[in-house]
Amino acid sequence: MIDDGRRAAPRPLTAGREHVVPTLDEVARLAGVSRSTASRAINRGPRVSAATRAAVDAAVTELGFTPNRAARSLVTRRTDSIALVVPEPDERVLSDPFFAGTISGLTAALSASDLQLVLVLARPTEVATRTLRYLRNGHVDGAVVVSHHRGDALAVELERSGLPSVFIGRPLSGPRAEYVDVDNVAGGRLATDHLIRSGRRRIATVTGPLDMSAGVDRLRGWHDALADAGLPRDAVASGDFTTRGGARAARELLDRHRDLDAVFVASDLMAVGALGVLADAGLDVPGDVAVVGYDNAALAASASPPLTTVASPVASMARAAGELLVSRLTGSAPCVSPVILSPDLVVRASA
Amino acid sequence: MIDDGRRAAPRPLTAGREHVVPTLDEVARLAGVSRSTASRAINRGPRVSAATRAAVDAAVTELGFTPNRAARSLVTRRTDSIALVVPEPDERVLSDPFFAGTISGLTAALSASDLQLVLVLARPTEVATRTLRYLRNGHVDGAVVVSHHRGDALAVELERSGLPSVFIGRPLSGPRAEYVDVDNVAGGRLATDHLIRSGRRRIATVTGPLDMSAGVDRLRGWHDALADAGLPRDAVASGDFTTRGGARAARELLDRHRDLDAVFVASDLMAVGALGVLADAGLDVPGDVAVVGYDNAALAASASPPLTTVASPVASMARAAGELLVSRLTGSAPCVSPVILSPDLVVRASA
DNA sequence: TTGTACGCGTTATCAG
DNA sequence: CTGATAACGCGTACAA
Repeated sequence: MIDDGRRAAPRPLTAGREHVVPTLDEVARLAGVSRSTASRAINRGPRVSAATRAAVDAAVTELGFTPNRAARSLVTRRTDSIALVVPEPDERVLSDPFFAGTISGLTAALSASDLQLVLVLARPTEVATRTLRYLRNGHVDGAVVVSHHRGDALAVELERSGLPSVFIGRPLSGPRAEYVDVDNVAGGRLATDHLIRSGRRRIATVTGPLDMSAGVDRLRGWHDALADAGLPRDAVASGDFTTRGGARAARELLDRHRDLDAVFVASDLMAVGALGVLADAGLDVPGDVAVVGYDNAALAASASPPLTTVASPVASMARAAGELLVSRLTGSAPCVSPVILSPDLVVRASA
Repeated sequence: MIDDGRRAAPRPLTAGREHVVPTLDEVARLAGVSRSTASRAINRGPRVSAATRAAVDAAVTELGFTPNRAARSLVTRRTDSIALVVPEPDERVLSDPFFAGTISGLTAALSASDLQLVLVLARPTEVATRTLRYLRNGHVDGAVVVSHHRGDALAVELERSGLPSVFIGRPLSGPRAEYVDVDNVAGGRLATDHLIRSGRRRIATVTGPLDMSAGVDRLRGWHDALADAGLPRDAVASGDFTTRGGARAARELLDRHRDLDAVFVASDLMAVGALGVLADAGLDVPGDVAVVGYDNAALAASASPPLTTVASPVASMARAAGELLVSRLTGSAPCVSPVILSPDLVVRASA
């Protein structure tokens, strides 16, 4: 999918295409002006009379003219498109509710400017080569990166390349990267404090992947809350944001800590896995063990029991990322990075 | 003034960008050949000696050269990118499990050829104007359209424009459009037959939107199965693929048909809504009323009770759509449309 | 305010 | 098999 500079022999792609796209020359001729004047009128250039502009506008709509992006890009050295980079093509990421919100928010931010969104799903093995080359070589004007892991070269390399880019979720590598994030430490605290306030004393956690900031930050929130309350913080099992991983971690916790009365699980998908394990073990939720998830995914509400969870303003985050990038691209507003938003607790039956 | 052949960019968008992207001329010079020869070598043209090709290859890798897409596009009149068109930007569609599978499958189909995927989310009001214009004016080489409704101008207009396009899900308008689909009639039948076989006799249905083929086809499958069994087919309520809509439809059914002992709900999201209503009405699932959903979404497994549902091979469908489009674009294999795949029943506790 | 002329990086045509 | 050279459609100094 990413251009590596090798292609098959040329092929007659436009065969059968009847509709001839109008060119700027035709617009100019119809409007009775020169091509450069038409260009200026269309691009809202400064020195053009109202009458001329009107004539050009009329010609544009009559012909249904749209500037040829390739030609424009060739001279402006811009592509008018940005990449949404997802360093893992697994269905897992795509079906994550997080992803939907991201696209939705990003689209919203982009709809004002007319930037196109190019989806770049990269297999981890290719990130270092194809993906980075693609991003560096002027195919896009900027990039938004989600789901970044510590090992990924992306943050560091993008920073070096100078390509305007914004991360969704603080990257653990690439110290000067711009990013927007939700305060995951606060989120972990929110969940854990809720458990403490409802009288739980033996509170475990299932973490996310610890090579992602979302993983370490939520863990830290849990840790800090327990430390402040003077409660034990040794019941930790690590997961990977999948249902199966959550189940495995929950089993591990049950084996090692018979007495636990609550679990903070760092994602709803994992929490659902944990609920299954608890049910199998004959434990009642929330009677015996309270459970709090994270993400406020659709399945949180329909889980049994319905899952108390932490909601992140995902779409707002993506929108902020998009706006940040656009502002960097147009050099307009001096948006500052990082942008940090706040999570919310959604209380349901499970805790 | 002396022209050194390389001028500063008009707008300083690339400011701070240290890495200058290499051009074909530089590759040619380094390889000691002319630009045309280098081009041929890179594009695997027919008349080029092995030695030359090797030299060019070496130069390419040394410089990290990638063809400038804009320049190439300008002359080939191709963009090497295709659009995934989603005529409703609602988070609803994006968070639908359907969408994740679509992207994933499409990416898989495209990864062989090096086509870029451009995401085009269109507000319904803009489809007729912005979106169509964008698609028609050569910004992309082809389009894959999902979630098409009867009223949308897309199918008809794309057909007229001659832009190679493939629909995922049979469009109700645009009779000659190419598409891939899952056999939704068979799916509706599968679900309903299962209910009949397990002894249910008063089987209602909650339909999807009836301006989409998925809606009407699943309804028809339900209808046909009941007709074959000589059972009544008057308990129909229409939904819109949302949880809330499913709940509303379920209430309507309960009001009108006190005696129903089963419901085929045309999507899992709606089925979850229906489950809530049934529980509120004090009805046991599957004791009093059996429920079958559709989609095999993640929340189907975690619903209570776990939802029996119909699984569509969504990713395979998207992959087929991608391959169909690619074959059209390259003029290679004579893939035939429509491609119709088969659904599967996933039996769980709810029926 | 408008028009002229040139260059952006690549592929395609046509001689050698 | 290779190398000049002419497009491709557009934006913009510069001259008028």
